[in-house]
Amino acid sequence: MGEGRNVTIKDLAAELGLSITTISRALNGYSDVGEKTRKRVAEAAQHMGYRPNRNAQRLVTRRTHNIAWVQSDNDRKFVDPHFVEVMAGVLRGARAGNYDVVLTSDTPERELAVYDRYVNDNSVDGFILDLPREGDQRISYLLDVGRPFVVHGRDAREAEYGWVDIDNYANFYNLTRLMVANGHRHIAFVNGDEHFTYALYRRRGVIDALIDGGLSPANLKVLNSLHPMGEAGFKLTSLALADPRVTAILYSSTMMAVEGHAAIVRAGGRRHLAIATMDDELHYIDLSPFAGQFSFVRSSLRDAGGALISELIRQCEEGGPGKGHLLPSRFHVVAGMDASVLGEPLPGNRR
Amino acid sequence: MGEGRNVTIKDLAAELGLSITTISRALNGYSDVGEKTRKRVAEAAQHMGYRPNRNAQRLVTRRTHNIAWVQSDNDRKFVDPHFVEVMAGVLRGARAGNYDVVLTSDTPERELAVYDRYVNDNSVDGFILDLPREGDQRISYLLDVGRPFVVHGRDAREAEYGWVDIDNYANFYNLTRLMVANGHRHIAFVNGDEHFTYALYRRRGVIDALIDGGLSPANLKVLNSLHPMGEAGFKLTSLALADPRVTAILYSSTMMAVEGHAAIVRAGGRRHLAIATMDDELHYIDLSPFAGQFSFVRSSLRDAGGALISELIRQCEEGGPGKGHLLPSRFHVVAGMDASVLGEPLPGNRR
DNA sequence: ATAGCCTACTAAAACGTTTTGGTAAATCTT
DNA sequence: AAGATTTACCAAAACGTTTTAGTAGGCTAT
Repeated sequence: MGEGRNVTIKDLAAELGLSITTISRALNGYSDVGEKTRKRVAEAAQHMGYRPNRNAQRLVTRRTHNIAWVQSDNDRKFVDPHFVEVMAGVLRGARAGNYDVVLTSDTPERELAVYDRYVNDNSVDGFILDLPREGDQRISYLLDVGRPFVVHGRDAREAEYGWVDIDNYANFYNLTRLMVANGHRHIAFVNGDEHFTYALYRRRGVIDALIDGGLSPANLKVLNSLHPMGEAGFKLTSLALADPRVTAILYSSTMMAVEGHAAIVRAGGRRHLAIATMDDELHYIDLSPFAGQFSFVRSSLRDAGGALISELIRQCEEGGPGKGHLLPSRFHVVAGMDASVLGEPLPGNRR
Repeated sequence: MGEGRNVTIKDLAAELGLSITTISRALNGYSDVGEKTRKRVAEAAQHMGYRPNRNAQRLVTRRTHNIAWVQSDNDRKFVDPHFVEVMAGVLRGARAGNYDVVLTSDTPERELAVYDRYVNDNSVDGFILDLPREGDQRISYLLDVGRPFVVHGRDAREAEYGWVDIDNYANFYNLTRLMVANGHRHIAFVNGDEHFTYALYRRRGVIDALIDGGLSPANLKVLNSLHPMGEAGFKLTSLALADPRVTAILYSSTMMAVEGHAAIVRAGGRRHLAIATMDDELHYIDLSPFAGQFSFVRSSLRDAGGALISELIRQCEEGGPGKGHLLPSRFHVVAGMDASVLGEPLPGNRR
């Protein structure tokens, strides 16, 4: 039962007949320690099982090597596979950079208080936020207190902080142009909750593509699901199919598309439907059964997680302002569609 | 830009003309502080925005109010909705008990080293483990170093540590007896990875029920999926259906059952199939479309998460040995089956 | 030979708490 | 009114590091 006191720097100093200063500096690679001494210290530390007390280090250095991820716990949002996928990437990067991730949830009303607590009690160096809204209060707060943070997604203030995002606007613009160019006149769009910027920007992309393609927004039927899970994909697709003119459905999430496909199969009525979706590479959703049936834009949420933690660690260690990182998306077009429209220049990063 | 030094206990002492001892003791509710003084201190702390430096507290008290959850990151395991569901319960309980959860992942080979690091650098008070194997090394290690921990699940050493579990053996014993009593002779069992005790115990329950029901283990076809996600439910069900004698399928996971149902529908061939499954109440899986079609045993993973963190906090604060907590499961039988067999006494907690 | 400069070390302060071992004054006993 | 007890406070040590501001002693350049 490892009950004995931990080995400290003092024990090492006593053992080797050196000062604790020298031990500390030897361990931390300072140049004013002799080569033989450094070796002796390293060896003694090794075989006496010395491990620095992180809390003592944190107290004096004011760096914790912890980052916080606060999830708002409104019963539905937390259990979102997209979140887990990003988290997996974050954790891997955190481990590589010798950081730990402190995960918390609280009710939406108390969420800001949690940030405030972490900011003031010195338990973390920085924050990761996801699913921003336009003018998101968490962003306002963290900009205000001037702590390192990085957002998965962005809002209109994107120049002021670090973020990682894909080009939601352009991706959905292109998917939609593709559909229009292939003759589809009535399109349904199963989107996420447009209170979140990612869904809002996607919708704008879709609308602009319709207009640029000579159609009117009235040709679009938008169906929003407030949560990416559950029966929504099935129900919203059934709703979309209720309009007999609809020949193309655009999905904001793979899960929705997969569930929607079940609705299409079950509806039976065989009109030619074009289906396109965002594919976030959820690790456990296998799209192979739909190979050749969907067009999609693919982007790895796990990579996004890695980019998030890298940017945050960079801010923590180098200081300086946050940077934005636009992650690439790969376009996959089903054989039956004409992709030549995609040769057009992207409409840039309009939102 | 909140760059100014944080308010410390010293600032409060100076402001109020008291010693830091008194401030500390006032804030921590000691009885040797006058009532008026306590009020003054509380008010000053409030409006000067005092927040204790957690790292200073941690250094001196040797309690961190952090608990660690180490996930082995083998690309597939992490992204498991079951995990997220449990985590949601844990986080809620942690917040309520004023604890933070440190989440880490590392490769299976380096997993033990991560525990060792946390044990030795004083960054956490205890650990949560999940998906134990028989003789699990993480359990051996933590028993050895004598740190608080709690396991979601258990192995043969269950008397020696704290855990939270359901009665996997009895639940699957009962589901199977129900099927046998309703005349099913050839049963397929889509189980998880039997390297994990939960799946192992479930299988034992199934086998014993077959024998007690007068059948032979040869009447059972076990199909294992090493991961609860992906296409496995579909494929394994198709495999089960390949044997024309099979009239009942038992699933170890809701997701498998739902995917399997798709396979059954697609196979078309209408033999009468009895389906029973474990339902872990995954928040985003809606079983209502299958109402009346499945029998199931229901148990809340989120509640399990709550029980895990409660038991762990209890260990950390009260000390003393870990306790086991057997969570209830609710049995739901489909109308078309005869449930009278369930009147029999449970076979207890054999494994 | 001596001023200056490296090299290799160190004592002490600091980080912000909690805890130990007090004490002086007020109140209670008798 | 003197001793005992209680109340309300405090100085200093401790937790385990890092950092600051040094200092001896050997070497180099003149």
